[in-house]
Amino acid sequence: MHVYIDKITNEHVDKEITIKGWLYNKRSSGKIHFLELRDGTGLIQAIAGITDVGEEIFEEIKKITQESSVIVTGKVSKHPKKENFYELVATKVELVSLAQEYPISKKEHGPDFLLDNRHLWLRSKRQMAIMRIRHTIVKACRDFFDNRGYTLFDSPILTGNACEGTTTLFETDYFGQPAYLSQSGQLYGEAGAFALGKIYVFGPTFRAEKSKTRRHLTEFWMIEPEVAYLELEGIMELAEDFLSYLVERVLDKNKVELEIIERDFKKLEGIAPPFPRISYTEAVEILRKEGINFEWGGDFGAPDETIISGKFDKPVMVHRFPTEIKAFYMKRDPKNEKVVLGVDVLAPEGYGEIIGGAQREDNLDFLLERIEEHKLPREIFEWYLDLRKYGSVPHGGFGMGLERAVTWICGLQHLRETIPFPRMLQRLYP
RNA sequence: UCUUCGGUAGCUCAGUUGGUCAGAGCGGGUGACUGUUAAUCACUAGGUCGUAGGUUCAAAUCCUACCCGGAGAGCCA
Repeated sequence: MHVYIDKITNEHVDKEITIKGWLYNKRSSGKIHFLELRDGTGLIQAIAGITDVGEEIFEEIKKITQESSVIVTGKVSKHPKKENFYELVATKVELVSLAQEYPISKKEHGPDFLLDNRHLWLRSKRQMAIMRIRHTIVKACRDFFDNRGYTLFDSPILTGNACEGTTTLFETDYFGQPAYLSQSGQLYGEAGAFALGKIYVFGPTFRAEKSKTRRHLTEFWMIEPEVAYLELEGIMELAEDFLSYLVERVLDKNKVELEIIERDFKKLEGIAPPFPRISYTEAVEILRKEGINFEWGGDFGAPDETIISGKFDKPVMVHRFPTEIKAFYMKRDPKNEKVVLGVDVLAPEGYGEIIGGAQREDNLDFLLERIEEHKLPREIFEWYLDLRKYGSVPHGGFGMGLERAVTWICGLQHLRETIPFPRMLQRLYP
């Protein structure tokens, strides 16, 4: 009977089962082989003693290389040394395909080599754990919004306009006219919110910035809720509820994986609303108290963000940024024209910005003014301006970089480990 | 684009003031071992020292240029 490793329970003890998978590692000791098997759901050690399998099979096992695909049948027993661990006393070992010399050894490798072999690196314990946590987070993102009555609203990936006009986009040819890969689904999301009330966009986004840091990918996934009649306070409440929910779900589903990647999950256990809220101006004061000569009006660099977020053990929400440094669509604060009703959420432990959000400019004339200030071509925004002509309402939302959230929750050093095949400045392979 | 660090065996790296400096561990191969957990032990095969010039009696080592990569800045999620 074929059983997946993670489904083995006490009920299987002393019963014969079959595992279909790959040889993860092998240790031999004269007349006994220890075969560490993986099948995608977990790892189990099979024992093949010469007296159990016979001399012929025993000799065959000697030849099986790391990552060869195998089907192993045997009787389930409890591990003699470890509690809650099962073993398989093998009776039959069938070789499906003998693997050639496997490039990834048990010792350490450099990042470049591992990324060249990403298609194989994904088979390692650590990478499998990260992929499972990523999956939990993606599922939690969807569940969070689905449970609150949001509608999934897919924005186009090919667009004719450079959305925010700030970042560099990937250009492609669209039947003779230039088209760009989407850098954000937000503007389309606003149209969705005016139709469906509460929506979220969840898809890949593309940025052709020549960013060579461990916080950047050229292709990454972003989840962007957009809500009609939601103002800045509500956006911040939504963001803190959302992030708390993601953390809670990972703590609930992935304790084993967090242990594999050696995440100190005590640092995650306190993540719950309310999150601290500080204004941009207050953040500048924090920097100045630290002796940094920071002028009001500038944007925070990564080291600045680390200092600010270091003051809190929860994500901190920095709101009301200077108008000049933020995108054209952000609504100016009616009480202070110099700032916009935007918010950045900075993750703890120096992980930086994981969410950027704002209340949107809902007044047609003000929006036109801002488009002019930013020297953006009005024509391509006509449809967007229509939203302000036909029943405009206060509204807003935010975008969360999925990989940045995974990086923070997993406590990783590199964003590139959080996506199956990372796309970076120097990496399009594999 | 700028700053900075690096490129030596399949992989991770060591290599001192230029002179037995072509090395180790892992992985591969051969052998030993019935409770191993990156198993261990013995033996063994692997290299145009990123590329091209230059200095020198002598270059992995010093100089110049170039190529490739990492980290960071800017920009952002």
